[in-house]
Amino acid sequence: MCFCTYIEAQNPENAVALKHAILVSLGDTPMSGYDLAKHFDESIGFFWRATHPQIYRELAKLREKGLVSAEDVIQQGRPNRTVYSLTDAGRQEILAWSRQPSTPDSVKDDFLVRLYGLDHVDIPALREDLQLRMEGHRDRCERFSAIAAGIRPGNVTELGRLRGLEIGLRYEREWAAWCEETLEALKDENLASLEGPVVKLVGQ
Amino acid sequence: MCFCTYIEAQNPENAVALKHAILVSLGDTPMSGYDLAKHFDESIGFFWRATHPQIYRELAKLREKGLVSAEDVIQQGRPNRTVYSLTDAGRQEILAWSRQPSTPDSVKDDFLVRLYGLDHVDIPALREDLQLRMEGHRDRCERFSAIAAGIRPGNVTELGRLRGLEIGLRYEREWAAWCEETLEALKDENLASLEGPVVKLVGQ
DNA sequence: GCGTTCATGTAACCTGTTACATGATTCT
DNA sequence: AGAATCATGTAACAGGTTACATGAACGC
Repeated sequence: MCFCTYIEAQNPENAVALKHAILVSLGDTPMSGYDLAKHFDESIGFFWRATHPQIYRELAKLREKGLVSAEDVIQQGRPNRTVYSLTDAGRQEILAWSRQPSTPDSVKDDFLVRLYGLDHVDIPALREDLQLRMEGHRDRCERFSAIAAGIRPGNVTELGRLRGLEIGLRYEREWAAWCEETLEALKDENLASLEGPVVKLVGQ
Repeated sequence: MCFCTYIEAQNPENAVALKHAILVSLGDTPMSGYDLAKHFDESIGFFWRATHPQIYRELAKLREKGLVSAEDVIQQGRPNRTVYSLTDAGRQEILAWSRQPSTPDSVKDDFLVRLYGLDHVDIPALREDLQLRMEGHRDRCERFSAIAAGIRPGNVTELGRLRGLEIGLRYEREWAAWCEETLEALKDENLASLEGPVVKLVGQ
């Protein structure tokens, strides 16, 4: 069973998208490392996830290269913040990067690996996991629907984000439906009609 | 615009799925490193991609831990092969892993980062890229459809792989449709009705 | 008083990618 | 003769995760 998938032609300069995800985020508004980390948990994180040590490390590099500038903001009461802004060189870098072909998403799904090896795994445990996954997809599906329903894009940025939301919604919707179908397919009574090393019913 | 997404609760022991993807693959049939690398380009690669240096490195570790055993096969004419087989300890390891909750797919999409920063990027270049992407999704969609149409699962393994194929198909179908819609939305005449720093038409 | 949030980072480690290396065989 | 494929790896580096560290302020 061959699923022959992606042709990957990766260019080292264009594959490094964390850099660009940060630059693009700073294009909205200047932010501190902490703000960026939150931002990566909330909005842009649907497209590219990153943790805070990664972000601090990358910001230091971007600063050295002059793609972002840093300014210390003294605050009374709370600790000072270092706020990073996109420079003109940074804007040029985004533009140059956007002209390179994008690299297709490299799939890594734990759950699907289990499914691939279905007759070596614990099927009841898999069903529980599948149930949780389905609930997660349904939640996000509803959340995305609700947000998308309220948006009429007024400018280019909003249009881009709405399209992003739209693919997120489609993705979650299909996954939720697939989880439901798969839960049905993995019911004991449906597995009983198959031969296989894990499911062996006596007197059947 | 907050898309609040995944809660990631990663357990270091369960997150390492390359190991398990290899074990599961060897559960089908013993294979050499080279065979595995091809296998990761073809079938299981839809769920988990890996390159050959990764595979050789991982095989060495699995061998040390006794989860796989290795046998040298002397061939006349061509170079010898080292064929790896799943051991009982390896089978136990798969089972234990399958009882841990799976970790959700961590999204990394270059293209969507560009879309997120739409008013900072080169839109004509993005459209070209989108066109290529659409064609890729359509190709895979047709290929998956054709394969799936011919399968009536006779055992547990085949059922698992068919369900995997099914989510792959849904994924490609939605992406292809979304690309088409997005190409339409990004046409100059549709962008002209929006305000925004990139699209500025005189006399409009 | 205690936990949480704000805020910034470092260190160690693991994972993944790219390039290099070798040498035989089979196909054109 | 030259290119592609079989087959196995290594080395260097880049990217990503986890745990550790610090300290102030705010709410309960």
